[in-house]
Amino acid sequence: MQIDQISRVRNFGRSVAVEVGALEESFLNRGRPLGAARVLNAIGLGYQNVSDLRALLKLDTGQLSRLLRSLEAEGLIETTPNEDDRRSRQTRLTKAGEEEFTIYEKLSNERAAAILERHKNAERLLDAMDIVTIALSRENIVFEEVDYASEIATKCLTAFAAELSARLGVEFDLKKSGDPELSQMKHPNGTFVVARLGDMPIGCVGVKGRGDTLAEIKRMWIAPAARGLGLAHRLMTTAEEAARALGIETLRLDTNSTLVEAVGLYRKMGWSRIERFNDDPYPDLFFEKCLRSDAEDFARGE
Amino acid sequence: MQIDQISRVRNFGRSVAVEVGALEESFLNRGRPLGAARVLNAIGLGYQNVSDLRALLKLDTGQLSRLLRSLEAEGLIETTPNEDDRRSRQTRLTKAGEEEFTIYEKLSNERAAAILERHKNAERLLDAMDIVTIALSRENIVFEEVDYASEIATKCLTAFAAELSARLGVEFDLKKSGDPELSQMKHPNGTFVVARLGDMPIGCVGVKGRGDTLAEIKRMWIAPAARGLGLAHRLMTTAEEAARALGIETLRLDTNSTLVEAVGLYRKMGWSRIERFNDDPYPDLFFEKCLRSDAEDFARGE
DNA sequence: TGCATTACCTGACTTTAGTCAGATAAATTG
DNA sequence: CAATTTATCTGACTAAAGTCAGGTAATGCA
Repeated sequence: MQIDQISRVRNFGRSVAVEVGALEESFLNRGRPLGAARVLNAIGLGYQNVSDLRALLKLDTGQLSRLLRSLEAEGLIETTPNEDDRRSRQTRLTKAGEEEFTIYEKLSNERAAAILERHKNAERLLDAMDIVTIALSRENIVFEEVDYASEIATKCLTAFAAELSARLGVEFDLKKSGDPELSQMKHPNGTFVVARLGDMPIGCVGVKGRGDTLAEIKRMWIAPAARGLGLAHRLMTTAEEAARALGIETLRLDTNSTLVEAVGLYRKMGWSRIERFNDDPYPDLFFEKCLRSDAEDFARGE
Repeated sequence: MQIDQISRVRNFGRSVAVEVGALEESFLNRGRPLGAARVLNAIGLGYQNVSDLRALLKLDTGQLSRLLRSLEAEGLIETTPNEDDRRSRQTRLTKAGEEEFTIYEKLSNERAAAILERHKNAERLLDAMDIVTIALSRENIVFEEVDYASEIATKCLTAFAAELSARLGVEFDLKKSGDPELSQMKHPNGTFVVARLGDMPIGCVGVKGRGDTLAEIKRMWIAPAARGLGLAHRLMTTAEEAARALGIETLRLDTNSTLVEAVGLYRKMGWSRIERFNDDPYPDLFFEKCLRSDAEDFARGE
């Protein structure tokens, strides 16, 4: 590791530490210790089980308990035993708590907006931030099946279409490119897998089936900021496993030779090139993979 | 400001806050409160005046004094009155202090290295970090005259040459391109100005003179990560002021039309295009600016 | 059913962090 | 040279953070 690279990371750390500190300071101005503010914030963000809060904020049981008591005394939260297990407890913001939470959110948003306002071409800064965000917390990326019409799926698909349009130099229309009846990417016919970091879309892939043992991989996309981390491999693996669970034995896909990263991945994961199997205008390369063979053993590598 | 952009900044903030916290936690494991560790670190980095320490760490005088006392009691630092002004005091690491400082440095470096090791193509991540670093702390960028042969100048010139080579598609040789006798970019003939963030090179520009009222601008460069922030304008302004202070009345420069950003800047800052005034192989555009005219008033805009 | 475990709470504590009003000694100013 | 300012220190605080040993009620298990 070059000394120079390390100093770049450390310079980075210093500069963001200042920002983090400034945000915390702004939180302090509401007359409440930082610990309590953090707890209130976490509850507002949906961490309502006391044990979840403890895990998230890494607090001692005694300390968290006292912070909850102080927020209760302020009338900002209410605590009730959990229905399922009456030993554990849930917290909920009161109306006053909601308001206070909103103020903290506003402070956070204002700080973020202030950073952006200082920059004419914020898009460049935001892209850089995305790269760092994803790199630093990539172990928190989750791969999961979601509804093809869900919000996160739509975000992915929109970005996918925009990028494909730019790459192919034409307006790419999801509808035109054999856009599936929604049901074909839903259980039991098929599925749709996204990778996300919190609510940030990282990538997606669809398995489009018709209820038999043959299905098609569609809409494979990784966010530009997330490339080079080997996520496409994990995404595809998730999709293949989901397909197998649906009883699918053969997967096919079409792609375009301009998507060089994708084509390279398919080959590496044990897909074999086959003859054109549709007459869509965009694709010019076609692959197949048998889920029952040992073929995917080869792909474990990456 | 789009909600989506703000949430990108906030996601970024969350992910780096985790890293910052982890680093601080690693510091805590040396059995010393974070405040004392920070002070020790700052002293090791060269902040040896008590007043500098106080300004840097934003500590109350009483608190800093106590932290210094505790480090002294540990035998890690020594404090002596300042020679010039015996009211103020200077601290210095003892041998034991040096060792302890080194351990903290090692911890910091290890954390940074750990981040990099997780990434195959770290250069992309580092570039992103640089963009963020510079954007977040751009008010700390200093513009100053340095020796043309200093370390920071050399860093800038190396990067400049590498980039020009890539842009022009040929090996760019600083020596060939009318490289000045060193004395021509030194007082009293000329000067060399760099922009830096700490020890990170951000940009440079040289004023190459021969002792009369005519001089030439050379080696104008802004680090890729620092572009789009209007720094070139400030760099050029600094250079022009330095030139004026040297008694120079007319500045000339040559450039290449592939450097579109630079050419745009010169025009905006009131430079006028003139005839070729040398036969160097690289440049194909030539500009001049009179420092005595009101021309530069125009340039205040940006 | 009784004993262990779990999830949380309380009380009693220590350690850090942070504040503020003098005190002291050196430098500056009129 | 006396008065003021400056840079730092000390003592006496308060507040916040963090630790730990019980205690209580709900749950799980033999």
